[in-house]
Amino acid sequence: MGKIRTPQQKRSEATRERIIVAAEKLFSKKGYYNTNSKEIARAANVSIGSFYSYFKDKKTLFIENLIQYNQKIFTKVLVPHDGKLFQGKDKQAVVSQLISRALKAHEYSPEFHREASAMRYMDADVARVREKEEQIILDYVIKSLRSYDGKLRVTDLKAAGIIIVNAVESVVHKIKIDKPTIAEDRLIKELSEMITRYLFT
Amino acid sequence: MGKIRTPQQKRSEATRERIIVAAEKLFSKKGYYNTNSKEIARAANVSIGSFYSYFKDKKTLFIENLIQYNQKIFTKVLVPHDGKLFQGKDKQAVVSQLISRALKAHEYSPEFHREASAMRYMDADVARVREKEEQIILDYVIKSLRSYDGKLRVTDLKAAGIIIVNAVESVVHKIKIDKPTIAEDRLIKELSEMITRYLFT
DNA sequence: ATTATCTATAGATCTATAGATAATGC
DNA sequence: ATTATCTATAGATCTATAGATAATGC
Repeated sequence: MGKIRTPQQKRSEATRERIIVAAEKLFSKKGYYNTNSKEIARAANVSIGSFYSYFKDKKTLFIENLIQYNQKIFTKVLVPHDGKLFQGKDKQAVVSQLISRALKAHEYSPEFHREASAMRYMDADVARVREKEEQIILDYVIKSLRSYDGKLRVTDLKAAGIIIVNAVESVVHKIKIDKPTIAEDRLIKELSEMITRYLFT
Repeated sequence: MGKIRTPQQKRSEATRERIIVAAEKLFSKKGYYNTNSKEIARAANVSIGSFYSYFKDKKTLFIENLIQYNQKIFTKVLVPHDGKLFQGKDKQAVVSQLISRALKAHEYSPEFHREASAMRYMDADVARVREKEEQIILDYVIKSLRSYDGKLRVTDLKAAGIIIVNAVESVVHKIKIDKPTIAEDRLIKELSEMITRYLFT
């Protein structure tokens, strides 16, 4: 019977990677449910037999895609800024940095982001991966809020963190994925005013 | 060839309706992609042949489900309140009514709402239906904002409308669909403070 | 006579494996 | 010898229709 194999040789590692890359492309372009294993294998220049020797099924592969995607976003959005979500103490700067980080996160691969947004509601395992990721972001935001202690108007920092992360996420999502007809900067301006007035005295 | 039929007799109308009801239940419970036409027919106590004489395919049926769902929400959330989104002139009342309407909309069928949230990212036709619905809500909100003219702190009402509708939607969504561990009233309290501080002087 | 429903099924599609063949590196 | 890859295919599942049978109501 066909157990899942872990690559031992270099070419094998490359094959597995090709499958992952091809899958992410197809999932982004055609959607998870409109993509099948055969198609992924072909796009990766790999036989269907090889596909199933590295991945139990399509879902396992998607989850791996999502985890890798999250890691890349994390690296791209946090690491270049010293591992900090905000820098400086100016209250305007904090809010604008929070928003620009979110915009940056969406720019990496809006199509995969869109598909992941859908999958999170369609599969409990995907939901869990996403939840974990969101918790990490939330912890960063709450920790950052604490450093503004005296200047804050809000007191329930945990609830406040959730509210602002959600507000930012949803507006950035709208801009990058729904592509509304209204100009991006008008939305960003209002979003940042809403958050500033809410958080600070 | 099998053209789609429009019911002429009463029993036929009932059959078509049974299919719609069965489909909504299955889509809500198992998800769109994990439900097939055979299953829907069986749950509706109808043969597969009848299914295809009333619906071109599964997607057409889902779209019909979604349109009916939107209408029900609309009836349930707006009609009982005189067709107005807000009543009274108190600024606190406006915000709390906006939020309670959104909560009510999600309570009708959180499971179908969840599935529709996913489908909106997976299918362009579903996205269009949803967009239209959102535009209607947005127009209501913007119109309502105008009636508070002198008291408003915001000036770009269109952008402001989008921002607050999004903020409310996303937090209510989180509460009703993601079911976070934090208490609902803490989130509602912060959400309503954020919007109040943003909108009013 | 018209409308509605059902049965039976062709054919498309997709998953997942067994077993054969080929490449790698000790 | 071990690891990797490929071919071929069984069998599950799903869509969509043709054509037969049944119910309705003029």
